[in-house]
Amino acid sequence: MEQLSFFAEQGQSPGLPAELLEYHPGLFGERESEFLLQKLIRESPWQQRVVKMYDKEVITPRLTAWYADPETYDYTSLRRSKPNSWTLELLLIKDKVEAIAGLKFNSVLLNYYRDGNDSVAWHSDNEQALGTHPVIASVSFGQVRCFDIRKKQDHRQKYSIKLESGALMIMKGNLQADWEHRIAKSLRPMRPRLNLTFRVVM
DNA sequence: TATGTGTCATGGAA
DNA sequence: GTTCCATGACACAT
Repeated sequence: MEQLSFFAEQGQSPGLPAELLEYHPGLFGERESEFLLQKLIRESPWQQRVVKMYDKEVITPRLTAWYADPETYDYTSLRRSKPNSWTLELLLIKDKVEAIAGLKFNSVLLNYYRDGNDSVAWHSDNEQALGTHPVIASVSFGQVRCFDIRKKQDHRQKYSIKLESGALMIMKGNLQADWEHRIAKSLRPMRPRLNLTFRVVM
């Protein structure tokens, strides 16, 4: 598969520590992925968050929706509004992801990248409520986008992973502590992409 | 963590 | 072979 050049042989990139990232393409089939993409886009309670950057207020270039178990989260530390209740589709996806990841998640953040102009800038998932070395499972539906990672201490250490529709990526180890990641904007025409990041929130 | 701007490297076109 | 310009990668300021 052409998009797997990064993980050409064993499903892992040369040079990228395997203990930071797992990539599982095809967890969901093409049809199923397309169906879930459309349904989730249509039925999720999307929000577009506003962040303060210095003296300006800027709207984030993507839409989000946040779901979690009702009791087990601390949403104030995640600076999010009260989470939504799990839907049937999300629970089915969660089950499948948990079977591969080998642990149970209690929340999911959906990110909706409407086109190539939607993005996330370099950051780490550093929230206190996630712990220092969280395992975060990321499911992609729709448009293939590049997931870039770079080492905080040395930006020359940099990798790019093409996330396919239906693929599962698991971030773990020191990835959040020592690395940053992003989804860059693209001038190429881009269809919608949906990203589901399953987390364990204390 | 968003965006605009300036600098520099690259590569194809002229 | 040389020049020009579009594109993209960064760094940095805000």
